[in-house]
Amino acid sequence: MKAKPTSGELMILQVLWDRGPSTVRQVHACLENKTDAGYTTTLKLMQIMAEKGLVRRDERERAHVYRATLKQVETQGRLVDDLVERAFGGSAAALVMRALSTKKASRAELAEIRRLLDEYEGGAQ
Amino acid sequence: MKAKPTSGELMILQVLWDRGPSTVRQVHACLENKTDAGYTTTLKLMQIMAEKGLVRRDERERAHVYRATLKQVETQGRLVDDLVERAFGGSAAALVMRALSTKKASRAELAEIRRLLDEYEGGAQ
DNA sequence: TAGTGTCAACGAAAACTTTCGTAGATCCCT
DNA sequence: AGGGATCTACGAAAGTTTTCGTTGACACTA
Repeated sequence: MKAKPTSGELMILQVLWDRGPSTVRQVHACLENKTDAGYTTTLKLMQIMAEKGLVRRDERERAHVYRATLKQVETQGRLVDDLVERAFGGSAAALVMRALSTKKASRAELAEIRRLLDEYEGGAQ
Repeated sequence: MKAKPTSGELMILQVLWDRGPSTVRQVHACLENKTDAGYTTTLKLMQIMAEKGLVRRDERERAHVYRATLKQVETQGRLVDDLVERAFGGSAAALVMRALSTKKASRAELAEIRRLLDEYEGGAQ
């Protein structure tokens, strides 16, 4: 299954992950401050996403209810894998180092990252 | 300036970063095992990249010599920033954690990541 | 019941990406 | 000089993504 949402699709998925199952109207309302695309644009995009399998929809009500097929974590994982392949020669560590050196993380986040490192220290070569 | 190369453009940039300034012929030769696109496809792509400013070219020789406008590190940084924004709600740490939990890094890489963490520990909140 | 608003569906257009055939210029070899 | 190889330029086509106008169905309400 297609696992790499486009930019527009990802915006919609974010809303579905945040709010849970939603109608087109609801999704579009959430996006209104981020984009000036019209209602039918959002609708069409969501219809295409349903065809692709990125979302599923419940058609029992007149206003169909959409929900994301994959969890946010899974989609994020695939996007990261894709970027690692395309831009970091397959090295996830290279991406991590780039991300760390570019942006700042909070102390709590740094601690969480350390914890993860500890966890994986044993298994790595 | 446009800073987000497409998939095809990124393949070409990889070659330019690896080899340094190169002709279309050289780039295409390097890509032959990764894609079955013809020579003119690579040429056209590189011409478009020149229009966009992703590469610059030296036209003094008959075979124009192309070089990447941005360093690999800069482009990687922008791609990471973009993904962080689009898929991780702006949290680079979230991306790092996702990357670490998905893929395995070597012991040396983990050590390098720890070193970076130490470095940033002081500055973070 | 007539009018108003909301909805999905459809199709088309615009923008962008990827592909390649063809043409014309230049170079090298004989 | 002639012939073959190589190069850029040009334009067209196909695929994908994003956009939105219009239509017809349905629902609510005055």
